Amino acid sequence: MSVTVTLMHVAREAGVSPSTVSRILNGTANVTPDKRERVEAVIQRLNFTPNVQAQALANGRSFSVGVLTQNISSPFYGETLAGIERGLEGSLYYPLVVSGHWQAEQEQQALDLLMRRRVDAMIVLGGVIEDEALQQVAERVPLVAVGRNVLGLTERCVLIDNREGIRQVVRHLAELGHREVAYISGLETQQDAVERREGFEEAMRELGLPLRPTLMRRGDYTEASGEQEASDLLRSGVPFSALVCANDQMALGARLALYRRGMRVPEDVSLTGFDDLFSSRYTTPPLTTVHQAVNELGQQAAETVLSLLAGDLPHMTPYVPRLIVRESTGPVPHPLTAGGLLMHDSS
Amino acid sequence: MSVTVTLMHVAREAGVSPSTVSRILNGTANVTPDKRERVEAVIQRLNFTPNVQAQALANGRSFSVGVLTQNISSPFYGETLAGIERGLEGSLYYPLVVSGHWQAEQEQQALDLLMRRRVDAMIVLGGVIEDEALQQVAERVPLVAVGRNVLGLTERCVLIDNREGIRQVVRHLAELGHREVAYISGLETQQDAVERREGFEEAMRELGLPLRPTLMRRGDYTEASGEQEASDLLRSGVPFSALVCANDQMALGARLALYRRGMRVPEDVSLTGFDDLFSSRYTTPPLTTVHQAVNELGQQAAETVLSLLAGDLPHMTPYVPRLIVRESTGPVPHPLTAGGLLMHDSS
DNA sequence: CCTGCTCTTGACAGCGCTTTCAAAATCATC
DNA sequence: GATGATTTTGAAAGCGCTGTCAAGAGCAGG
Repeated sequence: MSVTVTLMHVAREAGVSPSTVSRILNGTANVTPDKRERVEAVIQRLNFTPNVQAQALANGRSFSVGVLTQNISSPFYGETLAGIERGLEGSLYYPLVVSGHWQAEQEQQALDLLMRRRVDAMIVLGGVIEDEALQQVAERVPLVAVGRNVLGLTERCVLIDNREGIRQVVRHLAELGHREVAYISGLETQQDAVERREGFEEAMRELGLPLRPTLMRRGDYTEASGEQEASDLLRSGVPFSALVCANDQMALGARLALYRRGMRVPEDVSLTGFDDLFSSRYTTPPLTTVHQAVNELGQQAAETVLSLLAGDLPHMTPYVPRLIVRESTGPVPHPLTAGGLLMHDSS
Repeated sequence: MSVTVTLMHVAREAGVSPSTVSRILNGTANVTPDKRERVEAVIQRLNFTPNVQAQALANGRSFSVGVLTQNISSPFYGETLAGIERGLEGSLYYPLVVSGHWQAEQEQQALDLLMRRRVDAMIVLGGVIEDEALQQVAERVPLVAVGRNVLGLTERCVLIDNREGIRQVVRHLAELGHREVAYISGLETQQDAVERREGFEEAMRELGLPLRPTLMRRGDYTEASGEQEASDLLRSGVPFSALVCANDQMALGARLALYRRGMRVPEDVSLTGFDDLFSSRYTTPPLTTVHQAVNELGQQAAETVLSLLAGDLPHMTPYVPRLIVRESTGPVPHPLTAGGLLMHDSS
């Protein structure tokens, strides 16, 4: 394609030295107004844009921050990325994002890729890669982790109190009179999935509700697994009046399973999620869930990284999730007759 | 942070010249096995990773392709991005993505940003920026547009036959006996929104169905607008038995409006979308929609870009969307009594 | 008009890598 | 073992920019 115009061309054309052009570009030093105008005119005319690679090489900073995400198309990570994008806006920094797909090997490759590109900082969203690999990265550039605790870097982790979030859900259900509540867990290779499940168990115990192994299911955070587990649950015939899902996506899947069995939400069973994805406002009925402000978390991470880059030592305020009661939860259907709340035919 | 190790360090440590190390890194030329081993050992030991910026500068290619998207957190663009990511996988290229948020100015800034980073190619997803700006970019690097036609670059556009997609929807509804069908259009500053609406109008005429202005609504592709327009529609009292939405997100919003009014889908009204977002499989009931293979479109765009970069002139197969019938559409409720299908109280 | 000061400017080295060119080493052949 | 062909190797230039340094220009004061 056409020849790219360099700072050199601009300098020649304007009759000044490259240094002068550089100075004008970066505002590094004073330049007499007439030269400045001359140069700026030439820049306009030639449509010159500085080569970021060369700038990076020359001054040792790439003005980019690496983002290791897991699945760019998941609504959860999508919103976080949008938050990061927003947090970086206005700064000179630009996010480079790579997906790890929850696979340690791919995550490692992603980190390598980003280090090769000499990102000035790194933001890590979840992931299953060992802490050690992240510590290694953190030795070279400032690192902030979101939704995951990294040993030795705890003060650089934007954490969510998953236990507290689930506890609020259980408390809400208990207040509505639910006792038999089922749970679909997330992929337990992920820290947060474990925390949420444990939080659920703790809360149930605290509130004196029965914790039945047959009502504890294990999904993988996807809609499909939510549907699968919910439908297994239904088929098992064990009665329950509320179903707590470890995230909104699984709740969505579970909702479909309930629909297929003709169960109404919340009249027959109450359903809850976790994350408060944007679209959870629009499910039928709108989903009761735990708000995570995913977007803000991303933004906070970006801002933290920026101040880290500016040399500050920012302090992270831990994020407290909050229950959003919508319309997928309601009072227990039948006034607690001994022996079972819901009877499912075995068809 | 710690000093970064350069190719120079490796060379010195291994007792060879920088050229040799470079040759080993890139497989550019033969190197005697013992030297190769020596160097590779040092690379391992020093944990050396080549600086991509420097490489880019030296050989004039950055091995990155720019992606101008609109809203990174929208499920639609998220899936497209995942497709692009996948299409680029295995190649040496890496996507740099920036969001334009459907604002010409921001899109221009995004393009500038990417050109500064000297991307080797560009993928444009939709957008409202003038064709001229894209033509200008296309003069410098190979460019592929998805879901948008760019004057003078049509052969580089991955297009979707929006008219045909909507026509299939209308035909499907007609076969089910629907006559009074309402339509919620997308943001008509976007090409595809116009095409879909026109396609709807054409199809209705072709099939001899009445085209009532009062049943034509104008949304903006968001869930909120879908809810708003559907609820206005309902409140207006004009009877209709089917509601066609220009995309899935608005259908989701409309679904909620129907739910609020106690209207069942599809028993009382049939509902359709467009895009076949992943989550549309999980709405209640699962949504009848037009499949766009957003993911594959992204992948195809990426592959096209790669062959363009390899110097080929790939030929683009235009994409034909296809109707996916799920459970949100059904036969007309009442057997067509004169004067109105549905009566809405004015409350 | 000269001295001493400050402000503006250009030459040049260098960022980390690739690649060309020619020298050095290796190999095959007579 | 000498010759030429071939392969391996290192020196050096250059990619496009920044930043240092010292020279040049501009100015105030004497």
